[in-house]
Amino acid sequence: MTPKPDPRRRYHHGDLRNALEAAALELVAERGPHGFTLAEASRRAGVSVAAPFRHFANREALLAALALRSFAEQERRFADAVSAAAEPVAQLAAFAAAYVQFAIDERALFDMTFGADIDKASYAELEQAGQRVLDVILAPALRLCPDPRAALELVYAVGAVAHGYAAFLREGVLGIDQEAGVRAMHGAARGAEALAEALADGDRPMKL
Amino acid sequence: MTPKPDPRRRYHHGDLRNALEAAALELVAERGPHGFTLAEASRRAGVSVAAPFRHFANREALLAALALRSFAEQERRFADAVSAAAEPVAQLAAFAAAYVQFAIDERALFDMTFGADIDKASYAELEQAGQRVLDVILAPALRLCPDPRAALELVYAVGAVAHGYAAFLREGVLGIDQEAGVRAMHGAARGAEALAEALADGDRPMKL
DNA sequence: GTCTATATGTTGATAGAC
DNA sequence: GTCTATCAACATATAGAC
Repeated sequence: MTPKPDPRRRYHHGDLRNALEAAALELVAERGPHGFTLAEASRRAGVSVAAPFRHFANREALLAALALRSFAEQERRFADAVSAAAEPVAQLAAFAAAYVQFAIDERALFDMTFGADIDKASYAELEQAGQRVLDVILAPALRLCPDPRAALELVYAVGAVAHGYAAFLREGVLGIDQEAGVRAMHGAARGAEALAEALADGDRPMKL
Repeated sequence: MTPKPDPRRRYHHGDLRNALEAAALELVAERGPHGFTLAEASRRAGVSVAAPFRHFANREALLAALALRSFAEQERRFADAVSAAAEPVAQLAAFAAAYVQFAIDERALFDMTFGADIDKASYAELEQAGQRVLDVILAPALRLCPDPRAALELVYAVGAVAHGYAAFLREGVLGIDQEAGVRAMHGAARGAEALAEALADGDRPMKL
């Protein structure tokens, strides 16, 4: 399908920036969050090791771009999950399941936001993107806990169980087959439900 | 803290193996699970880069030794936590709190068992040590859920929330001050309680 | 925009002296 | 058991040609 790049005209890439990001993701998927190197990504994109510097200031800038992509994808997925359910408890459960599903479907992107030690402070857009993700989950929590602090605690609790399952899955603690993934998704959703019900405010008008 | 190595007699270390492990832990604590290099650890131990190979077959062997240490410490702490409570729900909550506390007190050791990508299959003792840790937590879960499969699912759920809080704490998601640690410990304990109660025997089993 | 070439640094690991 | 010396491999990044 893809013809081997003729070494005499490997330049003229068209969209090297994207090709580099794709190669970097590939690397992270294969070798973990620290398996990425500019040199190897360049090789896979079929360009010299100097080429990337026209598109990214440095190695970290490429990582930051990927992390941004990851947050955007998370926001999209979690918003979908939340809007697919009606009740706040179910919405939080759907988020937890979506979190695990994201870790399964897009392991490399998932790794970008956690394991990769990118200096978040240097990239304000990253913090903002992370905040937008948080806001998506905060909305249903606020319906359960009108007190903003309690709502945030609920989000952390639900997020913790979701992240825990995702991390276990990633590390193979639960097994490495597909069924382990399904179990983890259900476990996270069920755990989120239990936490939401236990931590919810007493005077919710809606019946749980 | 570390006694300054007298350059006149940097050799004759007495216990270089231990000194190297300590230096490696220091590195992991400072730079994360991938910040460890044999070269830098050697430097900090005050020996040449060739010296470690008398004590460890290679870089990974040193990492494995640390991971083993981590599991041993976890087993000790979790066993203490479990035996300090009487009721199974309280025991699981105590475990969750101890898990977060371990991540706080011994961040480097904590990192060894997760982020560090050490090939577990190559070190059978590691798998066994991990199993012993699991057994400690499985005991109270079995009192709540006589069915072994349900008990294991409960352990995973409780472990997930504990690990999630620990990971959030490590990443600074919850804030980086001491109080964030306390909040995380309480959150994990409370979450473990809620999960234990929700998943305990009488309730419907988790659907798979 | 991409290349070649290079500077400069790092690592893991080995050979052989003492 | 530790040293010195050395290796190959690999990294990030820059300069200047095309």
